[in-house]
Amino acid sequence: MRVNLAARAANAETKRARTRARLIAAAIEVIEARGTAAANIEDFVTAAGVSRGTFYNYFPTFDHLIQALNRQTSEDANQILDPLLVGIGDPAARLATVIHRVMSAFAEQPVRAWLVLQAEGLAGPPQPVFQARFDEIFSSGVACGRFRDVDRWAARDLLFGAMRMVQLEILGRQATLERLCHLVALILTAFGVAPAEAEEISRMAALAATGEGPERPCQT
Amino acid sequence: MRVNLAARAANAETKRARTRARLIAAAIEVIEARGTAAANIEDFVTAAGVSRGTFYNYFPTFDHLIQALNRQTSEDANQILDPLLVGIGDPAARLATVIHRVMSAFAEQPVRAWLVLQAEGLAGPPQPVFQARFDEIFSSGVACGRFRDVDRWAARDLLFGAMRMVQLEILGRQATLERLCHLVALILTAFGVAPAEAEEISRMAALAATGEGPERPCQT
Amino acid sequence: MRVNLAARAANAETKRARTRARLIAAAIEVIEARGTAAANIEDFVTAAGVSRGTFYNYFPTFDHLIQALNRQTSEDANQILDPLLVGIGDPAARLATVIHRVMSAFAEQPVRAWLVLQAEGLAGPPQPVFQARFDEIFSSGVACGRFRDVDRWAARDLLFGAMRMVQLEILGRQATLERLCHLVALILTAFGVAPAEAEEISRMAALAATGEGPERPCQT
Amino acid sequence: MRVNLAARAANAETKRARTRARLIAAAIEVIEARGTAAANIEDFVTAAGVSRGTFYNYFPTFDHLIQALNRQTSEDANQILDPLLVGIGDPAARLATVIHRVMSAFAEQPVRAWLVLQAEGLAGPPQPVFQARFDEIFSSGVACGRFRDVDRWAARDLLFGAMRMVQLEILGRQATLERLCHLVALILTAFGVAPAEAEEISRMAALAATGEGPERPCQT
DNA sequence: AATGAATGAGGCTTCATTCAT
DNA sequence: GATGAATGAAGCCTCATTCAT
Repeated sequence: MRVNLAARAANAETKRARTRARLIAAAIEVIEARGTAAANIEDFVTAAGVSRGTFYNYFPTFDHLIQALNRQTSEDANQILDPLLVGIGDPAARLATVIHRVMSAFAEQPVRAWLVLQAEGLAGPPQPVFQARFDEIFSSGVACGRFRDVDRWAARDLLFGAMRMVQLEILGRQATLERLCHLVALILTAFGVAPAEAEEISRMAALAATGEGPERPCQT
Repeated sequence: MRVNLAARAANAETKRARTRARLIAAAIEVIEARGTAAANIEDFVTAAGVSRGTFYNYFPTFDHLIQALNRQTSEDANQILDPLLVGIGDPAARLATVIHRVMSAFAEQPVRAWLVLQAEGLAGPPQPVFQARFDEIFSSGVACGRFRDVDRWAARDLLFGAMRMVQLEILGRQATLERLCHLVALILTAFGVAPAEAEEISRMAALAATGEGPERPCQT
Repeated sequence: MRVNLAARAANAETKRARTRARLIAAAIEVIEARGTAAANIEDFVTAAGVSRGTFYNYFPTFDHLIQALNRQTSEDANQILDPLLVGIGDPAARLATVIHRVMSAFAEQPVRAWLVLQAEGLAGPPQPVFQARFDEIFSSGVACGRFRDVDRWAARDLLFGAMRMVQLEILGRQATLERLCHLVALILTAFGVAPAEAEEISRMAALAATGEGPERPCQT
Repeated sequence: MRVNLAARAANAETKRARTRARLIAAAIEVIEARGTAAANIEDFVTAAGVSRGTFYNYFPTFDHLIQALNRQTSEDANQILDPLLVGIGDPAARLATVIHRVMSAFAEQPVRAWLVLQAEGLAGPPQPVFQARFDEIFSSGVACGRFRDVDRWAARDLLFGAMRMVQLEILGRQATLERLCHLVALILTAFGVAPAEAEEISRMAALAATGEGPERPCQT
């Protein structure tokens, strides 16, 4: 009986965590699928398959969900970057590949701008997990002389700002791969890569990231 | 009697323009004084001293006011650029000055960053005024060999994306002048200016734009 | 505990149905008591004793309530037809009785005429219940040679058009039983009944439907 | 000078009448073109090319316009019937031709149902000018033994009700000439014409009314 | 007479949150 | 813990009517 109690408690804990995760995942899905205008509790709980009341067992207010969303989306975005870098040594190529890959598969970003605005009046600051990720690529690039040792925040603004513009253009059906290649090359140039080489790397990375080139290393 | 008709029409038009301006000014005041949470029609019309119905004589929906606000603040910001650029011939310096001035205007009035993001979901480009100005400066830079002849769309994405990121950081109170200087230098570098010179130009432009340096030309 | 779940669900459903019925009943009462000018959500929820928000838990828009009202009153009127038709075999007499009864129901509650016209602009046929009943009576009449085998659409237009005119006249307080008797006779004539017999049948049906004649069968 | 004053007064009077007529015509046009949902003063005065304030110089309230509309639409509808009857002797053919003609060109009726509802709470009764028109055809038909001497109100309800149903079906794209022919035949049958002949007359009238048959008399 | 800016009552709808079961 | 009906404050928008010019 003792054991049962402990097991039951653990079980309950697991279930709680799962429901909570379901709510967060549902919120992200709803916003990405139908835009921030659909960001309301009704749609979230429907998508999560729980009742309205249950929501408040996990998040005392709507704003608490926003904060959790903030954390979750940052972590999710970070996760998908790992496999891409396997087998790519040149930091410039690593960065270009990541950008192209993110651009071609990562439509999640609009949520984040909205989250920033929502979280504006809230307590905790948005969590920049991307900073660490790109710092790492930068650092290795700087270490081997591939990149100039520029300010990390400025670099991040340049990169994510450009990415955001492309996302908006994707939504407006105005984005082309050609344009994206030029843009990535511009970024690499800003970081110290010679213009011609930057264009070349960007083109190769585009092929690799969209799965059409032979350069892509084996992945699971 | 004939004259009266024309005079009356002109009078009415003047009155219309004044009321419209009052509404826009009131909206900006309210948002800046009490935050974006107070951005509702009720508070705007109260601040403007007109009735609720009057609002709809000037803006068919709330979003139309947002667009008007966006246009107004863009134009206001654009107005102050001209005197600033007097005496600056180098396109790189001109561009840097423009970016710094616009960004510091946003930093002074965070509501503008909010407006840009609000207008994002609406039709039309977010800041057509700046886009035209940028195109002009960039073209002259290319013509005199100051900038590389890169794809215009990519160039715009790089610039406006970076500016948007700074706007978001302004909302999050994370923007600093130091960081902005580095960012502008990165952009200039991407466009073909040598890194060291880009940093120097950016710094001078920051001083000029924020009114602290001796380089600033005479203003009224 | 398991049982509780089912019981609770049933309980909730019962409660939902009751509140919905309360809202519909309240709407009818309000309109009949204070006229169509009082047909607004505020007055309905007040009369129903629920909050404004509750209304929208049951009807997504005002028009949905109108449709529900329309259906409800149609079904109510339809309900009382069955006992009235007991013992009437002649399809011509059955049809005449139905028309007279429905019309007198509208005369008793003018709001129903208003509802039909409100629902006119909405999707779906105005009175599907009656249409089905008419089709059934008409078909049996054709089968036994009582009615000519005319185009069903034309027959429906003739009948429902005439009924609608009477509804409009009810609104204008110009409808009389005399006139209605003639109209029903005209319809029967169009369907193949001899004029003199049609008048006779219509008169008998009017008596039966308005409860003044000895022909009316026993009711609970 | 005396004469001038009188002429000027007459002139003003004429102008007044013209403006008033313009407002009424504009109201009808707007409602017919965009439905009763667009029935508001703003749209009326815009269509009439006058100012809001002018409206109130001619109609003290909105309801006064409704009454004027009621009168005007009745008269207009009556006007267009005259030329159609020239050269047609048989009352049954006259009636059938009128119905077919009205059905194929007369989309004005929806306004009238709305007018009845609007005028519901007003003083004056709606003016049935159609009554006289159809009484005339009926009377001649009855006089020559073509029609049975049925109640005029019932006849009118049958006719205009059926017409209204067809109009609704026209709006719903469900109306066909075939169906309309059957319907007109039903009406004639109700009025005493033998079924087979009624069908024949209806078919001929349809051809005449839609301008495709040789039976149509010369018209301007 | 004509104008059109201003009015404000009146209506519809949303949605985060509460609470009895 | 879960449920979902109920809540009501808050917001947007319409439009007949008034009135100073």
